[in-house]
Amino acid sequence: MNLSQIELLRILQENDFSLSKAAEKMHIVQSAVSRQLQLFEAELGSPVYERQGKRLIGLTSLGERIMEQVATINLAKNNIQTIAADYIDSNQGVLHIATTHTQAKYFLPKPILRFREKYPGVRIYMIEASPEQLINKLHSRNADIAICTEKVSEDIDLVVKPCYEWHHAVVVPKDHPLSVGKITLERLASYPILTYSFGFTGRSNIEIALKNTGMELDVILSAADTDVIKTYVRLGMGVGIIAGMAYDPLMDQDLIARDLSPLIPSSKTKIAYLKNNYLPLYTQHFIDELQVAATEMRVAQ
Amino acid sequence: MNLSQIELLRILQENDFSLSKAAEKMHIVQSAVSRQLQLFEAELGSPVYERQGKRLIGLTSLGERIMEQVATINLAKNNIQTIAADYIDSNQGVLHIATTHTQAKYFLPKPILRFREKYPGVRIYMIEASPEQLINKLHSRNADIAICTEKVSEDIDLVVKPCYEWHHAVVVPKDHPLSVGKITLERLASYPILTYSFGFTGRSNIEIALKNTGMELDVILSAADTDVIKTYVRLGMGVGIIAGMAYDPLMDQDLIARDLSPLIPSSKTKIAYLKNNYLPLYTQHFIDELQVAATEMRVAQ
DNA sequence: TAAGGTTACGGCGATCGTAACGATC
DNA sequence: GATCGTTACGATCGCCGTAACCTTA
Repeated sequence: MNLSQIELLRILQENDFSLSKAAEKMHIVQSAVSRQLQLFEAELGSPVYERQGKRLIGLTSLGERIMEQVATINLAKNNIQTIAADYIDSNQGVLHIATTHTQAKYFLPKPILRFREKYPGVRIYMIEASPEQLINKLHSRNADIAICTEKVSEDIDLVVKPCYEWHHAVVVPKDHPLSVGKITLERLASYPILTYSFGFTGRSNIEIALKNTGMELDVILSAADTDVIKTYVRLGMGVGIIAGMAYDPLMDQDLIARDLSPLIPSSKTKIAYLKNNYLPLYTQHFIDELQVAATEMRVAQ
Repeated sequence: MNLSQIELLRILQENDFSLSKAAEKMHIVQSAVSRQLQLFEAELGSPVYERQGKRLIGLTSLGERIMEQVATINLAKNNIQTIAADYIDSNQGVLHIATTHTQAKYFLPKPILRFREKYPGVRIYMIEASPEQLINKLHSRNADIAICTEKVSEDIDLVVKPCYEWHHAVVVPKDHPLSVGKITLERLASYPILTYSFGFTGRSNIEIALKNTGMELDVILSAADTDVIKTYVRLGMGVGIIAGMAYDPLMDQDLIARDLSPLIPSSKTKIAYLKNNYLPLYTQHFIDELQVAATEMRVAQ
């Protein structure tokens, strides 16, 4: 048994059990991969993969049982490399941030700028995806940390830290009836609604607010992206329900935003990362920076 | 990086950082070990071991940080092998049971005999040691499971399962004054006492019973081993305080045992094993067998 | 000076790449 | 028949062992 065989199992897992794809990823020829797998299975004394003819179609029962150990080994191996690199120069490296559009545009700019000043040697990759995908990115180690509002708390393999709490707001053109007077769910429900897609940026809390009221929102447009919502609000398609911090007093002067805090439960944005994954010092500092920015935002309100 | 280098780090850890001893354990020559370590350190880019001249004297700060990952990898690697072996033939293997003398002699015989009938292909190794050493044996993987009363609950890397609860008893020769009448701590304290060593078989509970009473037991002989205690009780050296189940009605007819359950808090014997360690099916069945035997004992009382 | 560690070098074995073959959609 | 996997074979690279050398209790 050796580490490249263990690595191979991981890569096969992520590439539909295809030996040729795995070979490509490992920068060696198929035949080498084929042989390594045979050697590994021979050493264990039993096949790890279910086969249909010559093709691999899935894990055997044995394979399923060892994949957890395989993942553990790969993670620990990467941790060793990260720890060493971090030890040699904790100012150099890469940081993969997985997050949703709203966070990336309305919350992250300030902490990222500050982080960048402290760590000019760290290359930052922003990965935008749905909350569900974000968690997958963490597990597949395509992302180091995830910043988002939904889903993340359910996963026991993740460390989840609170970041900040926010409220939804309704945005309408300046002359819209909702720009004045008390806002109620009833009033809201009487207009066509534009808001986030299911599973995005606190959408679940909008559902919770409506539940047991007998009312339904007429959501005529769902988007993952606040800017798309604002665009169609500007075109007069309806009223937007967006995250409060996504209203920009300067850029959105043609729109009116009104707080929905009593009507819709507050949402909590969190920072998440893999429990057994070593984070370089700079990543830990980035998390600190996020929490500082969150505190500043709270104070500003 | 490869698995034998990771293995080497573990072996160095367990052999005073001696390259020559490590070479011996790995069945290769020193020079090979020396080179592998150099290659590993070169790959990481920084030394893992502190050196005094040429000799290794300890871990560097980097080394300390990676040893946890090293342990994780070694454990997971062994798990893969164990899982495979178990998958191929779950009736074959070895079982290292670490326990104290009292458990080995007075509790384990029945469950071990039964286990042996079901799994004639499993070789059993009994390792007798002090509770503190038992835990070390688990960590160093010299033992698969430990059965003992003391210490074990404090370690977060261990899974601890309850086994059975028992009481101390006082044993005296037939004609001894303590063989009749109500037994109190005061009466006990008036005789020279023979009992278990500190850290053994519920000794801590004897201490707890005495605490805050102002009394002290005159323990003239401590032993890890119930049989040693009985032997000196027979010679008239004093009264023995032993585990209740260590009195054998047949073999110990010349002695009188009297329950101390109200005077000394009950002791709990537990089964412990490493949290991240895969246990073969037969070991899981052995644990079941232990708990069955424990239940039977409770019923018999 | 004995024991432990490093360096140099030769040989062997492991693993890769090429290539031909076999199987499967 | 194009794609995927296996088998065979030659070449290379990595790793071990021997041995000489260096260093420290």
